[in-house]
Parts: sequence; C-alpha cells; structure tokens
Amino acid sequence: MARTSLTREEILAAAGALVRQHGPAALTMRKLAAELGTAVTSIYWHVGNRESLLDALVERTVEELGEIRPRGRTPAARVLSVARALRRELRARPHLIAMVHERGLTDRMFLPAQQALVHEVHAAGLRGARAARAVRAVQFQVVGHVLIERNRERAPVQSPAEEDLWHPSTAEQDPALARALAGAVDQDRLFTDSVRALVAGLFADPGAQEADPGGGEADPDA
Amino acid sequence: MARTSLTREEILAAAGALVRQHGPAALTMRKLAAELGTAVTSIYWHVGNRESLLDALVERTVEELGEIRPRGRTPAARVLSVARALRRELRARPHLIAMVHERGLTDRMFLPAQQALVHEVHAAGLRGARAARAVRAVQFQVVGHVLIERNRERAPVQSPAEEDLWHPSTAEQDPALARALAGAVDQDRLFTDSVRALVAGLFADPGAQEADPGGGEADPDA
DNA sequence: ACCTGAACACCGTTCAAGT
DNA sequence: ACCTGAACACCGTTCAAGT
Repeated sequence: MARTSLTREEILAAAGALVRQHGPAALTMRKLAAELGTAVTSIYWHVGNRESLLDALVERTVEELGEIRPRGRTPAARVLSVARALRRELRARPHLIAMVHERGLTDRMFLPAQQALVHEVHAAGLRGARAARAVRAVQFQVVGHVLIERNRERAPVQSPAEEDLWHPSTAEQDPALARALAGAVDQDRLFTDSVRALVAGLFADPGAQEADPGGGEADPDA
Repeated sequence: MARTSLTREEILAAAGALVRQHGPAALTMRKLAAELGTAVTSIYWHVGNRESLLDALVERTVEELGEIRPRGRTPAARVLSVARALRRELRARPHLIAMVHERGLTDRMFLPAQQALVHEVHAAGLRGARAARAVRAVQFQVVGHVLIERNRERAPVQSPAEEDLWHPSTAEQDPALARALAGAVDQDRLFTDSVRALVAGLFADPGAQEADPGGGEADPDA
C-alpha cells in the first residue's frame, strides 16, 4: 500500500531474515513480495533473480564475519581460541554459512582467521609448506565440525541402532566406553578436545611421527 | 509402451542413477516417470512420495557402505587406514552421503567403522570416555573433511582474493608459506596429514597437553 | 492390485504495458 | 527509472476413475 519506493537494501533485509530463520528453501520470490507488499516482478528489477539475491546475502555474510582476536599464552592456546571464536561465529548463522560453503567462498570467508592462524603457527616454529598445511588442517577441522553439528541439530534423532549394537564384545570389556558412545555427543567438549589434539599433533616434533613404521603405506589402495 | 509391470526396485534403480549423476535436485517425479515410461502417479503408488523415495535411496546407501578392514602395524597406522578407506567410500557417492548426512543417519552409516576404530583405540591404550572421544574425533574429522572436499570440487573457483591478500607482512617473511596458501589444496596430503596429527595428539600422553597453562580458559566467552 | 489423466496449488522467470 | 499483471513452463501431490 503505502510503499515509500522499494529499495535493494529493504529486499536484502527481508530476504536475510527469512533465510536466517527458516533456511533458503523458505525464501520464495512470491512470499518475499507479499512480505514487502510489492509485486513479485518488482523484486526482479532490483536484484535480478533469486540466485543473485542469495549471492548478495552470502556476500554480506562473508563481510560480516568479524576480525579475530587470538587469546591465550601459548601458540597452541591461541590457535584453540581462534578455532572456538570461529565456531561461535559460524554457529550463529548456520543456514548462511552453509550457503557460503556451497558457493565455494569458504576460503575467502576465512581470510581474517587464516591470517591469525598463520601468525600463531609461525610463533610455534612452523615454516613454509608445513605451516600452510597446519593452517589448513585447523581451518578444515573447524568448518567440518560446524557442518556436522549443524546437521546433527537439524536431525537430532540419531540412529537408535547405536545403542543396540554395543552389546557384543566391547560393552563388557569397557562399559564406560560403550556408555559414552551410546549417549549424546558433548559437542563443546568434542570440539575443544579435537582441536587441542590436532594442534598438539601439528606442533609436535615431526621426527616423532616417524616412530610409526610404514605409515605412508597403511592403505595402499587409497 | 511395453512395460512389464513397474516395480519398486526399478524405480529405486532409476532414481538412484539420477541422484548419483546429477544430485537430488535433478530427481523430479515427472522426469523419473518419463524415464520409466509410466505415468507420474504410478510412482506414487509404489513409493508413497518423493521424500520417502529419497529416504529409501539413503537407506540403501547406508547398507552399501562395506565393512572396513584396518591395515598397518601400529594402532595409529591402522586408524589412518580406516580413515582413508572411509574417505574413499564417501567420495564415491558425494550426493548420497550428503543426503545421509542431512537425514541424520551419519552415525548409523558409521557403525562398522566405529567398531573398527574402537578396537584400534583400545589397542592404543585408551579406555572409557576418553576412548569414546577419540573415536568420535576421528569420525568427525573424516566426515568434515569429505563434506568440505565435496563442496570444493563443486565450486573449484575459490576466492581470487586469497592470492592478493598475502603481500603484506607474511609474504616476505615466509614466501614458501604464502605460495602454499595461495595455491590449490592437495586434498590427499592434507587429509593424511590432518588425521595423522589428530591421532598423534589423541594417543599422546595426556599429561603432555597440560604443558599449555590455562588452555581451558583460552576463550572465556565461547 | 495396479495404472491413468485431470486438476490443484505451488514455483521462478519473462515480457509487454503502464507511470 | 521503477512498478505492474498476465502468461509460460515447470514443480509435487491428490483424487476419482479405470482395468
């Protein structure tokens, strides 16, 4: 009715709200138009089409991802703090980060964090290609973890089979383990533990890993 | 034309082929019907609706995921071999594993691998809740990595910004690192390195990690 | 028991027409 | 420059009607 000229900004805001709350599937051009009180086709004039509307939303998300301030005394502790900060940022926008990811912009979104990680990895004494791999390993760990968490939360009724299938041998040998695996996952703890373990492994003396003979051929047909 | 009575099996096979090649979005009931030479509505009689058709496909995938045979001399090497075998299996069905994942069946799909991992983690001397966390850490690492790889391959034109933004300080301090981060990711190597580092960290003497003072409070507002 | 076409309520997008 | 409705080609799904 009393529209004061539709703006691109207005469209992005409304679309963003829809996606944040109900996911990208809930964003239909017709519903969006209804919400804005305009004709569907007006939206097309401002944003081209649905795909580029989503692109613009993603672009905005990438820019929003704030800078990272590492905390802690040791490089390992500071890397962990970066990882946790990232996880918190990503968890706040589950749908949008999935879209960033699908559009292959994850790396760009991670640039500020990457700079911070490079600094810490350097401080830990790593250099060159090995330092690069360490940075990427942490990055993958964080993204991977968040992606998994997102889908767990969406479908929390995990297999009931898991409980059943732990009677055989392990349950009696190690009931505490069987109980832990049957129960729900403590995501916070698992995340922290995993990152800590990964960083410890990455920062460790490389010679220590050669204690495992023939590790490189563990799975020849891979 | 000369249809010899449509079967549920036939429908699943055709639908599975469509999804494997072009993803779930390419599976429309009408296209599927055309491919099978029947009316759209016949399919509904056999499988209910599109959603339960996809469910059946996912169910099949979960069952298909073969058993795991760990290889290698040390527990660490054998865990790595399990991780690599899993990665290979998952990479062969990228669309389907994404669907398994979205339906929250990842844990069930992973049961055989989990059993194998439990065995190796036990062999490495871990017990109880700590063993459970180690098993899950590896599991998350593998799934996370494969999910990321899948989306990288779909959108390989990653940020061009990454190259630009490495001039400032690091590039001159450590040009090898800048070069490595600007270039493409060697997924095989990154995967192997990450798992190896994670396992090394998980299997390490827990006391060693306390060398990092105040690690648990690295990021108090997380 | 199995298959069918017609119909419904949705989509995204284009286009000629308005102001 | 901006907005509009009509129309097109798609969806998934239901339903009454066939054999």
